[in-house]
Amino acid sequence: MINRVVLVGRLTKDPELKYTPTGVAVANFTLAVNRPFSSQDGNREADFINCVIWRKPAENVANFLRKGSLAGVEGRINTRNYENQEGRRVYVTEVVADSVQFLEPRNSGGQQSGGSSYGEENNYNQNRKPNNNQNNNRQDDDPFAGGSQPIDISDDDLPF
Amino acid sequence: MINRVVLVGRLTKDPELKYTPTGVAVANFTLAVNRPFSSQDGNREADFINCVIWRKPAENVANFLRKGSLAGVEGRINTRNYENQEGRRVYVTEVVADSVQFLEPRNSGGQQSGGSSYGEENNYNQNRKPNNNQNNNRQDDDPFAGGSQPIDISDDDLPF
Amino acid sequence: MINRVVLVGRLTKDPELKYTPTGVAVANFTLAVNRPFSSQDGNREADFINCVIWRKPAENVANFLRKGSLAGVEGRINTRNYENQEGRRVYVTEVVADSVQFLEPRNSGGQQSGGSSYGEENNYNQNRKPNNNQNNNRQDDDPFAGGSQPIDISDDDLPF
Amino acid sequence: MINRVVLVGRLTKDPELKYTPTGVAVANFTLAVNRPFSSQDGNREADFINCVIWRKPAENVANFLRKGSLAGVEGRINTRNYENQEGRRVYVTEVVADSVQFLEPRNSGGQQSGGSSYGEENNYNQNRKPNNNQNNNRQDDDPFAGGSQPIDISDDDLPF
DNA sequence: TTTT
DNA sequence: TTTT
Repeated sequence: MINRVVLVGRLTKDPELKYTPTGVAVANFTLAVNRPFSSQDGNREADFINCVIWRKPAENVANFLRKGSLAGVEGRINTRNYENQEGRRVYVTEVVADSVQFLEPRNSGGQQSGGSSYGEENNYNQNRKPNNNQNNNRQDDDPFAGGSQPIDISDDDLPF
Repeated sequence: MINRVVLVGRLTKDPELKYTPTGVAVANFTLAVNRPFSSQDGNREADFINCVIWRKPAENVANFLRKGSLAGVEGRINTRNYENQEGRRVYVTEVVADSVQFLEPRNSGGQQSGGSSYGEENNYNQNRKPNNNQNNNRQDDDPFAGGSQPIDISDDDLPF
Repeated sequence: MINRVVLVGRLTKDPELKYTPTGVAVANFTLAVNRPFSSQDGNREADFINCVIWRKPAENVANFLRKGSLAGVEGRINTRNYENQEGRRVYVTEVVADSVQFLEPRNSGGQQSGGSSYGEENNYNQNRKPNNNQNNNRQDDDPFAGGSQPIDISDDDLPF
Repeated sequence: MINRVVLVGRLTKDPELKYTPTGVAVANFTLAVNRPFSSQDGNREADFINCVIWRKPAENVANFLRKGSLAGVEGRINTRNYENQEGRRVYVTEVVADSVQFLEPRNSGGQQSGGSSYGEENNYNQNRKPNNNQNNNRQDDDPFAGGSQPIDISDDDLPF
């Protein structure tokens, strides 16, 4: 039983960070991955793949990725289903990421034109927990501090 | 832009083989991939991943895999959407396989109890094209002929 | 920075289990992965890929895999180099496995004809530590106990 | 039998492009992939993974990648061996790429300081064939023409 | 023989 | 130094 996914693509929107009632961080984002071939009508298309990441790396994703950011994802395909408000069963297929790689140099990536993506009217970190982590894990507070290489925001620590 | 998936799991049902109006074979099947961890209520769960494969390998899948067969899949995640009969947009995420590996020795795999899966009342190959292929491609007519190793039913030939 | 490998193949020999001076288990094995195409002289060939796995899963590999066993590996490519006895630098490329999947039903896999592979004259577990694990990890003592599905012998616990 | 590799890293040197006696292009390059963890002595290390790519994409690699370029690779692990001049058998493990992704915006990637990497005194394309391709394949002559997304320089065409 |  |  093997279930392994590797993706490189761009975020279609700023990631959404939430916390479970017990305080576990979870971030959702969608990766647009351009197809390497054209459709019969001749234009290039993309797959839009929903991704989820938990715990500390979720906070890193929310802090360092924006709409348009180029990112790499390693994870597995997760399927689940639930009953919606009309009593209909909805089937969901998404990628649960183990780690996310930020593949752009700082101040370079994505659509941040006008800087609006970083504006305080932004809602991507609405219910953010105060960032009082003592940082004894693999990630730096500022993953850009260490040089100009892409950043590994993976994290296997259990912060809760 | 990278989009790569590798799965090993078991078919939840016999594969479904169809042909497009222009005669292109396409097979659909769902792979159950057991998760390597248990849910909070303590039982092992699985992901049920819809897969599609086209052309000659689709016919091989229909011929050599059954409900319960252990199979390996290499492919990419494909997303698409369509409007259903109620006018609602339905979003689909599935794996488009480049190749499928049959990971069981002949006469060993899956649920073939009573042999019913191979019975002629079976509908898995209902609208089969006559198998008049001259077979100058990488797959043997009988992939089991060559020994007892797992069978590669991948195919990059363009039969149409 | 992404480095991900997925392999399914057969062990060319019984795995070799060793322990570091500090008592950490490490198993080495080679996976023969048949190529999906033939060479110009018409015969099928294989890649022989050296794999390493650490800690508890190393012991599981030594216990449950044999020459000829069909196994799945997830891991990363590791490169290292050392100076050999003639003072020459030797470059090594191998796969460090995060997890290994046993893809054969019990009593079915590999070449165990004559049962010799399990005999006490075997040397695959020569310097085995006594198996006094209290087993509070994800793997059962008997991974076959749970049914007939392939076994996940991955392990993220830190046993030391 | 599955053998799948996905890498994202930086070229340690300009790629080397050669042609076989029958005129088939082949490029070699090494990818440095930084490890997501530190060694016991506290510094970050990398794996240096030798890669090979054939035919048209080999020419694209030679044209668009340089020392320091960030690239994604999909492929398989290949093992081979040969006898060296001292009559000793040498074992080689490398990645044969199906496709390579250029992950940097134009005029941004790698070490091209002084533009010297593109200078005509460069030797990375010494025995280049004249680039008289009629280009009816998936790649544009100028992969940068189509916008600012990463470039897929994969190619399954058989140019010979 | 290594990249940022 | 290779598996089925």
